[in-house]
Amino acid sequence: MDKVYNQQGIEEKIYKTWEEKGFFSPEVNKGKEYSIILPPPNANAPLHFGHAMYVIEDILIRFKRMQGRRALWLPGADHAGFETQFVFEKKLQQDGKSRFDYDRETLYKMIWDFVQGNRPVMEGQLKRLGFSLDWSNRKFTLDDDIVKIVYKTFKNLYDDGLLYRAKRLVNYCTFDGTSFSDLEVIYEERQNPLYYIKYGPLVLATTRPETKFGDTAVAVNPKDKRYQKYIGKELEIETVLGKSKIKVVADEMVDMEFGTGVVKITPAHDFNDYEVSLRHNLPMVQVINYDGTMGERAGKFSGMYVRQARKAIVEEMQEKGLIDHIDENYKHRIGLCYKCKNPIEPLPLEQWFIKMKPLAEPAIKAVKKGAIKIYPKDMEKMYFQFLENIKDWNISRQIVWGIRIPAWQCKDCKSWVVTEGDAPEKCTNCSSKNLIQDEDTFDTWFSSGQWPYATLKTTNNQEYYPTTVMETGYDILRWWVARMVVLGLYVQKKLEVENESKQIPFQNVVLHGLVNDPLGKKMSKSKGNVVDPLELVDQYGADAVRFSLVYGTALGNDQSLSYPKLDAARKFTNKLWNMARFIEMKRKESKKDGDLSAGDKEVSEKTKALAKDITRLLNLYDFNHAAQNLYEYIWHEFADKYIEDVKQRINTKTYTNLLDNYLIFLKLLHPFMPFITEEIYKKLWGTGDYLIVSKWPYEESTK
RNA sequence: GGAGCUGUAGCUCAGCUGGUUAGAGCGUUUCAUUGACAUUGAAAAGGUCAGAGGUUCGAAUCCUCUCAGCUCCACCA
Repeated sequence: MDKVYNQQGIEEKIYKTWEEKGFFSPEVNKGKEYSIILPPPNANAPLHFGHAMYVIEDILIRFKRMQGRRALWLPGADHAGFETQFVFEKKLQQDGKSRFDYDRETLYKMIWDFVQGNRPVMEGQLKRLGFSLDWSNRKFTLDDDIVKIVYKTFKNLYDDGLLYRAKRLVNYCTFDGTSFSDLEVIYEERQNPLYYIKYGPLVLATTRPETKFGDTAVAVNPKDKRYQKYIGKELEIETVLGKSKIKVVADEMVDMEFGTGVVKITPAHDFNDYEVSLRHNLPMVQVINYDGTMGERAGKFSGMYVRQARKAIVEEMQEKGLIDHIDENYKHRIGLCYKCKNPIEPLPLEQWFIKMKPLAEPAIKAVKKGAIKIYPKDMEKMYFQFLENIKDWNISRQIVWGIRIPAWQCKDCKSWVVTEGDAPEKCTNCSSKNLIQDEDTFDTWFSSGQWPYATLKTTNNQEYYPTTVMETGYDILRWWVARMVVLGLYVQKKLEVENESKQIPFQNVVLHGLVNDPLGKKMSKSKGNVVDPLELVDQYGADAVRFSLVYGTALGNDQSLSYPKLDAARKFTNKLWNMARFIEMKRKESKKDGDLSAGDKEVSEKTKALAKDITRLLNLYDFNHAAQNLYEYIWHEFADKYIEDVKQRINTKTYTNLLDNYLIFLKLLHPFMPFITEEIYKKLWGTGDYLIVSKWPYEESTK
């Protein structure tokens, strides 16, 4: 054996061998099914550090594979709708182009090619990390057969009355030109002037004077003594566009303490106002266009962007004495686009919505009853909080990169025809052939929310459903995990699956924490503190990177990238290597006769106990302790004590004992550090067998 | 406004259902070393377990409050 273990080149060679031998196929075993579906990374970019945490899944798969289970780990990629289009548009921008320079088909094709170029990069990274994924079963969210299933679900929801199209206020980004779900809006505190403007005899406070052209009422609190006499009356008011009339309504929503206790109601541009308008039957008047400019109703201000218009209107109002005063120190939180950070404009738009309440209930129950278990258990709260307060889900996106919604509107009678993907020949209502397909695509989570059954079905692996473990970062518990449960339960029930244990998409949810930069700050491209996982793999070896990620971090807790920990892990590989070298060196002496002593028997007992312990911990998803106990035992028990002890008394029996024990923990360590353990196994035993498919050294009592 | 998380050695963190001298890695100090391994070995220093109170025979671990940092949810013009 070489004096030092140099992982460069070796790791990739070993991976290739494993792959060629077909060891990643679940069929290497005959045992009971065990399955994990890899959360499909976005196909638009190389992996980021969080993806390296999927090492947890590889540990589980390798562990179960060694236990003889038919362990399927299915890889895939997500088209990541808006995310990808956003990245691509950034690229276009750099070339001085925009998405509007291309027609739908061309743009789609361009993004498709872009994604296809990225995909092998991403997959190569997963391989470098040693992930034993079954590449023969890889899927993409835009594969035809997956899309077909997504269509079918959409159609089913529609037929079941769980899907509706409505013109409602949606979160709209006028910069990206699409609407979003509630999850995609972030809030930030901003200091903006609060204008106290005169409405006839009343004064009201607003941060958005430019929306006044869309006011259809003024509201006060029904209990407010100051304004009783105005309730129900119509006021004549002076505006920058001349005289106007406005109704006064009473609504509980109004806070008497805020401002003057009077609120203007702009149903088309404010979520609360929209709610008020429903209660009072107020009309909705849109004054802001989808491109962020003021509409015709704004008179001479039309065509201006919202911010310009606000400034111009305020100036004019001041000239006309329509502003009482301005509070310049007002702080409030405003909704921003999570991607471009520009203000979200609430706008009325016709969209497809899923009624979530009836769908969320079974999903809540599944976890409450324990059919689905969440690790760590505390995270259940986040899951319940989301589903218990859920609102209807807007699944339409005004982008081209995604699955186009299979809905056609009749131009004659305006009714909608929903299909499983094929264009309908005629309108089901009036038989007109004048049909036009919805331009929108699905929210990417609508398709990824169907990932478990869609992938297993299309790869003909249904016997693996429900999957054993869904492992992912806790940050997408709501976005993805909850929606997979919701849609999974719905679809299985639709297929009339009776057995409740077969309706759930997965049995266990395992959630890992985020990996932050060495200073504990979130890694992000804009901060420029992202670390490429492959850089570290090159530097420390995949084994060390893997080990450092699970060692010293409790499941679900965030961690900071730690170079000392990486160093420690690499030193550990070195230790293992040298232990192997020692054993190889002592082979000559192993021909001597002799007996075992108490120390030999003791170490065997301890190794056995370790095997049992590691098995137990892995079944509990306690990777941290499994890693720690292995490290402790191998280094500070076995190497420091036993090897020192046995050094002087090598004989046939003690040598065998040494070798046997070493092999046991080499196997136990294999899921964590697959490469070096495989390499040592080859060097020391050289049987032509492979550790990856060797038998796990502890037999669990069968339940 | 609601909910949650974190606060343990200089640094990064473990500490499972409360139980003998509170642990690891890195760092620091001392010693060893041509012998599997200096990517080493032996040893040492270093903690009022954020603070206060309570439950208990016994609490870092359970309860209450305070302080500090962070996150999520709802979004009041």
